[in-house]
Amino acid sequence: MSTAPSESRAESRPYHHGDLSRALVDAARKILETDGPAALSLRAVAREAGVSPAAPYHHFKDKAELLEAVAHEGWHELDEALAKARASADGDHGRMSDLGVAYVCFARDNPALYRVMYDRSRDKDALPDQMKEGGAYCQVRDTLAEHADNGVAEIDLELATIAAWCAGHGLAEMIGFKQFAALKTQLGGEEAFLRAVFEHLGMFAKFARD
Amino acid sequence: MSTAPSESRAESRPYHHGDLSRALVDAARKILETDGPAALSLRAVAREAGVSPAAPYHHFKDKAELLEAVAHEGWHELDEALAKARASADGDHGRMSDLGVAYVCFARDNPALYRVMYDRSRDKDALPDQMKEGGAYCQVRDTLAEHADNGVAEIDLELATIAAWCAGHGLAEMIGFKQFAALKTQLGGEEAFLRAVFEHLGMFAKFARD
DNA sequence: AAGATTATCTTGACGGCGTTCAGATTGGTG
DNA sequence: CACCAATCTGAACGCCGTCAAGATAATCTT
Repeated sequence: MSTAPSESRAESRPYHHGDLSRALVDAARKILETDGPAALSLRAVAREAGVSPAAPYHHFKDKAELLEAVAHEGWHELDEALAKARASADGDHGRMSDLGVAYVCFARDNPALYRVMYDRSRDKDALPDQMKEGGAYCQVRDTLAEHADNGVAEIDLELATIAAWCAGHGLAEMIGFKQFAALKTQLGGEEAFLRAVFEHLGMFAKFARD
Repeated sequence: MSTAPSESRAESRPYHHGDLSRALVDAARKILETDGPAALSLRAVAREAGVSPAAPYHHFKDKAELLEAVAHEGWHELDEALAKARASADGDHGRMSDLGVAYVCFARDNPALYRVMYDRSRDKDALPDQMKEGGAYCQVRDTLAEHADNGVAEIDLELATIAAWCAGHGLAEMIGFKQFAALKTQLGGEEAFLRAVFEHLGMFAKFARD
């Protein structure tokens, strides 16, 4: 009576609610953006989606599985951000540092989402599955390969990709630290700071090689 | 009566329990090692220490403050590990990679503790205070300075230290990932893998510089 | 030495959490 | 239309962080 169930809801609308899984993921992301990871309880997500606390259990085995879905979306969007950065690189054939900057900026702009993404990875002791297809990891490797066009050993490419990924992730987690504020302004902004750090990785690598 | 309060307990033994703050931190670390970060509840810590759930509140303002104390200890031990690695470097005057390996190995051997350490840092958006005195951060910077003995700009040293720290942290968080297992055995062990990744940072840095 | 003071710890309670289960409701199928 | 399976609700369990009130014990004052 009072509730009109014939709301034109996208396409599938499989049952009562109309794609509740989708709504739950959206609600989770909204809470993440608004109130941060600490406020992301399963009950709060259900509340935000307008269902009872037990409803999510018909779509996700537990809280971890919902977060997994959120993280999956995050990785997908990171892939897109990197692809865009690679396509519109301001250099000749896609500067490596543009990828790094895009990666860190994604983490800076979506801190809570990025945290969920990595927390899930750590709990599984594994990189996300996407990386084995055409995901972010492969994009980094391919860009590295483009630069070193005159033949690089497979293993060197793999190790360099891992190295780049570690540097990017490390910087992504620390970009917001207060201690770097002075250095950022001194270098003329956050992006300049990022590029500078990436470029100074070589100094460490050189000394690590003795 | 039944409880003998005159147990010779170290030195201070200020009140009823005898340095409960200390016992709480120890209990927290024991739980961390045994059952991981997910099991680290304030009530469990109190249980482990043999006191009521409310007792910790007379020594720590809340759970976060207890974790802060645990993290503080962790940073201190990391400092010591790095200092030891720096002192007993197998190279001429302290190889840079020995520091990196020591850092990552500390994280690998104390995964739960390392996670608490960094989670606390992220919540404060700041590196731990120790780093400003003679802590791990300064050790990395000093070692870098030793290698580049013929005068390096202050800012380059700072940026290289940050770069090294990011790489170390990134690798520390990923060292356990399953995807790297094959590569590790192929390179002859985990330590060789670590050194190889560190050395390949230069490849990324070179391309980042264009 | 005795009383007052202060720090420490316990008990009990509150609301929120993740999760489960029995039962109500509803969409799809024969 | 009757049935079935999928979906959702309501209530409950045990755990959590935290707080307030009271008991207990060490320290301080005199």
